[in-house]
Amino acid sequence: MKTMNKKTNVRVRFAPSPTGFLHIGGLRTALFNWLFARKNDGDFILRIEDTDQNRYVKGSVDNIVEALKWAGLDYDEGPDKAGGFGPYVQSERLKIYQNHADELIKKDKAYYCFCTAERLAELKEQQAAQKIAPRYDRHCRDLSEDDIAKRLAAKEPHVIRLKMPDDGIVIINDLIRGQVEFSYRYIDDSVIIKSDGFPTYQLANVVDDHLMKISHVIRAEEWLPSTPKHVFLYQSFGWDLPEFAHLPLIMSPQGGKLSKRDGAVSSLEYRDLGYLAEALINFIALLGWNPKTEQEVFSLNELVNEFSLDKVNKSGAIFNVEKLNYLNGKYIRSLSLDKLSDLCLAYFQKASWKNTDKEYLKKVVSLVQDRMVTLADSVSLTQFIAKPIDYDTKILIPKKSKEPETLKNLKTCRDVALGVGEPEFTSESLKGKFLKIIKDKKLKTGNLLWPFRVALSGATASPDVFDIAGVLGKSESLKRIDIAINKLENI
RNA sequence: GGCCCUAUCGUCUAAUGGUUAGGACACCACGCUUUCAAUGUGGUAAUCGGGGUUCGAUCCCCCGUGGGGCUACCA
Repeated sequence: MKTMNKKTNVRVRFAPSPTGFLHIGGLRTALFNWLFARKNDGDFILRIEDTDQNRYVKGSVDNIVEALKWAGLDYDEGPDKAGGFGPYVQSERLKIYQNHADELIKKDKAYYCFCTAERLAELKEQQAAQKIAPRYDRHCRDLSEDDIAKRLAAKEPHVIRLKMPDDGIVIINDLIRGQVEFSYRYIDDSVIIKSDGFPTYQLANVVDDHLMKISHVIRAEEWLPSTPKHVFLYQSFGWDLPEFAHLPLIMSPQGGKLSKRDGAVSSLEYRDLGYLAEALINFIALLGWNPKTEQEVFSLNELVNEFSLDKVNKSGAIFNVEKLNYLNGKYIRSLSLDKLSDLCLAYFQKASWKNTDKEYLKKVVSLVQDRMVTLADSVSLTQFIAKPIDYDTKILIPKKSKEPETLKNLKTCRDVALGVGEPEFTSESLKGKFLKIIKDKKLKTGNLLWPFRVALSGATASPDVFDIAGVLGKSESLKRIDIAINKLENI
């Protein structure tokens, strides 16, 4: 695979760390990067930032890859897709970071620090007591070369820290926020190489973005405060800066960054709950971005066509599941019965339905397509089909009717049902027969159909009663009518 | 505490130096209807506060306030 499709120099990346599942916030960041890449005929790269040994969670990478695949966000280069700038997993690039850290030391932009964890903790405590900003006191910033050489030779544990300027300002031109100014004097001498030899995010991210020729760094707003460090690194290496775009955060309904405490925030969990990738993508795209038109429903392709960073908002957006529910229902209603039934099959199997024959499931699903919010609803809304639900006898009687009339009407229902042959026991023909009886006998529609519905569904709210009867079939329908009659007679 | 970002209906958002401040979700009402949905129509609901600039600020500036992020040998 050479660079056959490459038409521009736009290269963006999604760089998650494998510390768990891909959450909604990460998916949104990935989406915006992907949209930007596709819109501009650029490359979208997946890079795994596993520089923290302690937080590594096994299976994370698989989860991330699977979630991106489900969402339809394909990447051009990544851990499992070579592209000439690999490897795409940071733990496989350790030597690169170490060399770059050495270069910074030679250039006097970084220094060895031998401070112990204990001293650092103590320092932090003192600073907290004095109510001053917690930061490194630069204790090792000016050690003599002899001293350093000696301690290094003695294999004394150490880290490498950034030698940040004492003063001056950095101006960041953010594509979403405009100019943002920071004073160097407030910025800490961050660790860039840990004592275990691994780099921190600050170093690895910048080095890789440069080496992988990333043109636009599109990431969440939480990274804005550390951008001055990144700028300092680019400048120290003598590299050109990429463009920066800091996305607004997605927040929980309680306020604050969306977190695990807010229920399902794993992207794949939404899939399992029965949300369609198209709906989820559509929804999160609208969280922080909008096309400046009144269009609300977008396919992935339409999003690509409409997307641009200058239409991205600056303020955070609350993740409100109600609108997602609305969109998901809308997408479900737009699906063909055939396709929808295929998608629902797994849910019926999981619920151990006896009959999962495709044609049968299509009939069952058709009953509830208009009321489904998630795919899982196909099962929960049709429980009563699989097995009769016990109900309070009283609900058989319509509000404007009495017990004797209801009993009489149920018997009428039975007679009508009995008179329909097995093969023509369909929603359509039943409807014709029932409406005719109602007309002939001058019955009140509701008073006949209400108990019929309750008898078949066990509930006062249900899909169309004739559709239910059609799915249930003649014998099961009659069985349920008899149960209802029996209940009323023994009230 | 320090640094930074941010501010239009409950929520997601549109718009403008002069507008009846628009749309969507949610909510309410009505229509359709055998119920519930779906669907259609209508409705309730917002420019955080105080100063400026201006003939006029929701819009521009400043100060507050609210919300959020960062402040690790986490990313």
